[in-house]
Amino acid sequence: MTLSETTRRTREGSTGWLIQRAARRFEAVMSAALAEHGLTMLEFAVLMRVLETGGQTQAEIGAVYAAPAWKISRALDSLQRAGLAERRRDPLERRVQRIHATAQAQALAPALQATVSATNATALAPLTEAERGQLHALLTRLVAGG
Amino acid sequence: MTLSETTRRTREGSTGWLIQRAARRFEAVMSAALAEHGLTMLEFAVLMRVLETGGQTQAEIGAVYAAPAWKISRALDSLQRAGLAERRRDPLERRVQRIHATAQAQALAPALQATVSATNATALAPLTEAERGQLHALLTRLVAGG
DNA sequence: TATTGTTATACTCTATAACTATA
DNA sequence: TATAGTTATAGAGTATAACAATA
Repeated sequence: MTLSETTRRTREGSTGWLIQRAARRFEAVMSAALAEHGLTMLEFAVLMRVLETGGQTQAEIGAVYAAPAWKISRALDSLQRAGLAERRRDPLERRVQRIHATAQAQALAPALQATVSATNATALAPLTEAERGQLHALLTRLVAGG
Repeated sequence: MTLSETTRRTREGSTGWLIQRAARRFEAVMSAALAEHGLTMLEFAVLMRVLETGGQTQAEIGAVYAAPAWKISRALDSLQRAGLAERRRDPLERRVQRIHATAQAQALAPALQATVSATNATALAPLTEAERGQLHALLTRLVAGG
């Protein structure tokens, strides 16, 4: 076995575990950062989605994050309690609830985005700007393709 | 804001989530593959470690994977039941147990590694060989540096 | 009868700490 | 008293499915 082959085999056996370690670390710091705003990562993701595209149904939002319906329910309960989102029954199809962000959510958005951006920057700090771009591109292809 | 700036900011806001998605997907396929051999991911990792470096204490093994002592205990219970690892009391320091792989484990190792290698290859299939190397290098630096 | 969303239940994971044996 | 490892217990997180309302 050549050296490069050995390198390749070793790598194949551990890249997945590296992804996991990176993910766990990211989750820890991002959860902590968002907790200061009283949000979980899912709640933040849902809120951003709602700010960007209001009027979606809960099923539609859940599909984006591959989250089960009850998690979206719970996340929205929390966001609603915090005055950040509201559910409005669709008058034509009264089974669905269409979700909208409140003015309070729009006021909070910049601060949230700043927090997330700063946390992300910290988490990715070991890499140069060019490398961050590479990593993002590689992960995008990996996730999209699998 | 320039286009590249917009790209950068969007990216910063989502690379971490991409890592998480990739990690979750990897965990799902790898867990399923190892389950066919009756192993969890931690059990497999511990077993590989023990095959490579026998005679370590449980605390030492736990440190490698940032796993709490009781998880190593449980993993070793399972490996021992399967006849793959054994605990031997250190005669000079009878509090510690030094872990060794059995002959059965050594016989099983090639098949396990083949499974993991194949699963990894499948999981990373959307990327070219060169890209896989890049991803591995980037993640290594990311995990080591943070 | 099927679908949207909610609630309840049971199950798995994890963390914490109590515990045993040894030093 | 401190350490290596184990076991027990409680809490969080998750999945499953029962449920209500609407179609």
